[in-house]
Amino acid sequence: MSQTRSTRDPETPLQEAILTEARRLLETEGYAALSTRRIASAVGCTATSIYLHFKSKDSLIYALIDEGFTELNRRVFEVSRAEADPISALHSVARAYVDFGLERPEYYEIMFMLRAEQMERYPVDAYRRARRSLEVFAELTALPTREAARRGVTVWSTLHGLVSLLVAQRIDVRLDREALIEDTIQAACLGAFAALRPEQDQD
Amino acid sequence: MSQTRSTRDPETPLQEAILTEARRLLETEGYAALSTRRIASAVGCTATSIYLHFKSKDSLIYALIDEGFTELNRRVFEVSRAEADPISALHSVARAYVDFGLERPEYYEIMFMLRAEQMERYPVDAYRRARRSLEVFAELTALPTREAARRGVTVWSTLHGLVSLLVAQRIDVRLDREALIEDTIQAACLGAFAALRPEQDQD
DNA sequence: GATCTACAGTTTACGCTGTCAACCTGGAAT
DNA sequence: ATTCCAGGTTGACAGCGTAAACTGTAGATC
Repeated sequence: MSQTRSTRDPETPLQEAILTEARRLLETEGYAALSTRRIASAVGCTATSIYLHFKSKDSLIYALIDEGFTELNRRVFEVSRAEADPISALHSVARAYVDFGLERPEYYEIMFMLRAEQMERYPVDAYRRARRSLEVFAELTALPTREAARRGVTVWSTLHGLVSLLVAQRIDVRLDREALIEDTIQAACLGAFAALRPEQDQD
Repeated sequence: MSQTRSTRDPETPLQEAILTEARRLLETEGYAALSTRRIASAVGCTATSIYLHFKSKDSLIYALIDEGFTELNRRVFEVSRAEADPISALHSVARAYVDFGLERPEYYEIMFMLRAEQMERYPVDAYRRARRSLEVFAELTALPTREAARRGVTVWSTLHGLVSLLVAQRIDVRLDREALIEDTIQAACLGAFAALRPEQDQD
């Protein structure tokens, strides 16, 4: 189906216009402002016409999520290729991840902060492919595969925690923001290579 | 005003009933299912009657958020008092935090995962008071005040990242969940006491 | 005892939301 | 020339938060 489209699909002019306006609304007014009627009135069609091009409002949002992942992946792979040793590579990748989240909070929100009820129809393996860059965290730990996967998620958790708390404005504004970010990235990198369990890795 | 109430306020029977039903709906069907009309029909009044007891739907949710913080605080302070040395205390507190999030995901969602537009009328200092237990992370680091505050947030970020990704079902189900949780808590504790910056702490 | 007042609830309504069913319309294929 | 159909429209449904106006009733005041 063309509903959960990648950005490469052929597009009718109206479909393109709907997507463009949805993107604009997301970026300027946020996810909460995204409504089929607002999009429709901006592009000059009726709300129901959107359903000729997208299966549902959700699948329209999935298209935006795909776009977000395309950019996140681009940023992450760019810096991960540029660095030779794994420690500074992880640091750069972490920085790229955090910067993406803070520079594009509305994309970050729909990609990582929406609850699962709304996400359930997003095909699981498409999602896995889309977020390919998150596996870089695991790859850089230089651990055996299974532990690496877990350790990658631990690193990701730290960065996601930071970004999502900042995006949701849950962090005391009196803190030095840049210092907090740098500290947290350091902690994430530290955790990536440390021995977390006493010798034996029961796995 | 009694809108952003604490659980100790005197309550009319209807107010009590509204709150009870809201709690029930939140716990059984989640935040998305919370609607004034559903609450009203369950307690046998009209939707507009709710506004005689709560300033808005948001302030009703704030009452539930308060309840969530009351429980989180209780759990955290309980275990933080029980442990003598700071390292195992931090570990226990981290565990308590994660357990709370996973056992009460719907509370966790409204407390920490809602975007700020909906939260803006929540009084800032009431919120600070409510989440008092989060400062335990900072206190246990045994760092000078300002660095401690940042470090506390870093620890919190790691735990929040883990919980929110689990709650939002963003983590590959093939991973060993319990091992992931233990690893991440270990990493958070490690980061709490580590020297993250080369000697000088520019602050 | 009659009247005024305050409260607690209701009815009605407004403007939103996503989405479905039915209808229309212009152009290509038969 | 007729049929078919993709791509649009209109109208509707069921839901949402909430504001305004109304109603009934209990208590205090004259």
